[in-house]
Amino acid sequence: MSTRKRRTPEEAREAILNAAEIHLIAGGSARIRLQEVARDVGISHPTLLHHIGSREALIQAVAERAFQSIQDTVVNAIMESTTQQAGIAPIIETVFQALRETGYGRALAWLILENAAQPQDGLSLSTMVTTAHAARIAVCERDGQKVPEHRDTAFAVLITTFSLFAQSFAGDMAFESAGVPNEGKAFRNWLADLLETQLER
Amino acid sequence: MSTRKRRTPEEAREAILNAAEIHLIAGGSARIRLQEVARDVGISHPTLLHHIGSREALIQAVAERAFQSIQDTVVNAIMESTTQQAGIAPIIETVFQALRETGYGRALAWLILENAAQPQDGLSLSTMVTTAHAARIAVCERDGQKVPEHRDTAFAVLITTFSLFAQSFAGDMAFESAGVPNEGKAFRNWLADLLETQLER
DNA sequence: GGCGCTATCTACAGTATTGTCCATATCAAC
DNA sequence: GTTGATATGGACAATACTGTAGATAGCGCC
Repeated sequence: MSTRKRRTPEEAREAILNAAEIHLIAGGSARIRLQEVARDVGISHPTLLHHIGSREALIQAVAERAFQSIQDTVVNAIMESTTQQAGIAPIIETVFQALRETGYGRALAWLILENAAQPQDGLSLSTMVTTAHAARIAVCERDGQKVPEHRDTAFAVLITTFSLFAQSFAGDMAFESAGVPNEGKAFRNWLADLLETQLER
Repeated sequence: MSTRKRRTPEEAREAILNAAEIHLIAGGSARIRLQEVARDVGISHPTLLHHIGSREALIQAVAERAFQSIQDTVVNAIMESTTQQAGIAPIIETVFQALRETGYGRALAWLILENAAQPQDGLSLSTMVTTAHAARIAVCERDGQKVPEHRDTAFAVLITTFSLFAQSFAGDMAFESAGVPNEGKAFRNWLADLLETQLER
């Protein structure tokens, strides 16, 4: 047979992690099967093991890469929206899409439940808090208002994180259960308004 | 051997579901092992199968019971706090404890990710929305304010749900990542204040 | 006490999954 | 073209888990 396709270790590793990530998002690390991942890539599972080492190493690698992707994607989304100076709503919308469309919201939920996530993984919320708080202080000083508490900004970031995170994987169910199906985007706009009025106080 | 302990089918089923629920909360339905559950109960796994039928039936039963428990616990928590007329904060605190201490927040997260949850399961948010909206209307009419939109109340219930739900299993990580560890209770009080000022508008 | 029902257990079959061994194919270097 | 390094896969070992079969023991009922 001349149907063997020889890849570089980097190519193979990349393809394997890409395939494994799909399974991670769909069913968590518990449902990652070496044979399935290998089949998706188009290789045999001994070849997968040759490149990755073990199932545990695969899960570790795909989790680490997922954390990095989440952080990169979200930070990038925030950066892009922030430079446009268009308020909170676009930032919220972009971050939500980053969590939802890519499946990284689900992936993060799986990893947190599996205790595979550490506080320094995922999104480092403290940098977001610091950035947001600096912006608030600038606005307040310009308008001559008193400087807000740091903790207040942290809580605003947290309620946003919780809302977007939960909505990214439980949103459809929640909105339907609440009797307001397909109002996800309206909710996010409502959340942005809430934050703006709250943060101005 | 005279060490066999004969149970009624109801006792056995109850004990089995109790043990399985612990595994569900800890690792999701994927990590429910018949042998482990049986060992926890103090029976052999064929005995477990005799009572439950199959692994699939066990997962189905424990999921259904968990949904019912979640609903009962949360509804009960809301009822108890509501009758005391002490504002939103106690309700939020009680519901959060109902999700956190029992592990039902984690269980719900697992089941949602596993697509085992339907909108009519879990908490039926629409009844909460209806109840909350009726209360709001009463307050507004008494004070001569204009009646708030129903959707506004729904969104308030949803942001509360998202925040408490996410905090119940991802809270420790999130608060630490944000640089405000151990401020969960303060956050919930802040959330209650936010809702009260928001709902009065 | 004897009997029937069934909850219970031991042993085992069947299947799925991970990991190993070793031969083979592929490609770069010379 | 030859050679060396290694990516690849088929076959197999080892383990874990679900489900089945048949025997046994506990308990209510007569």
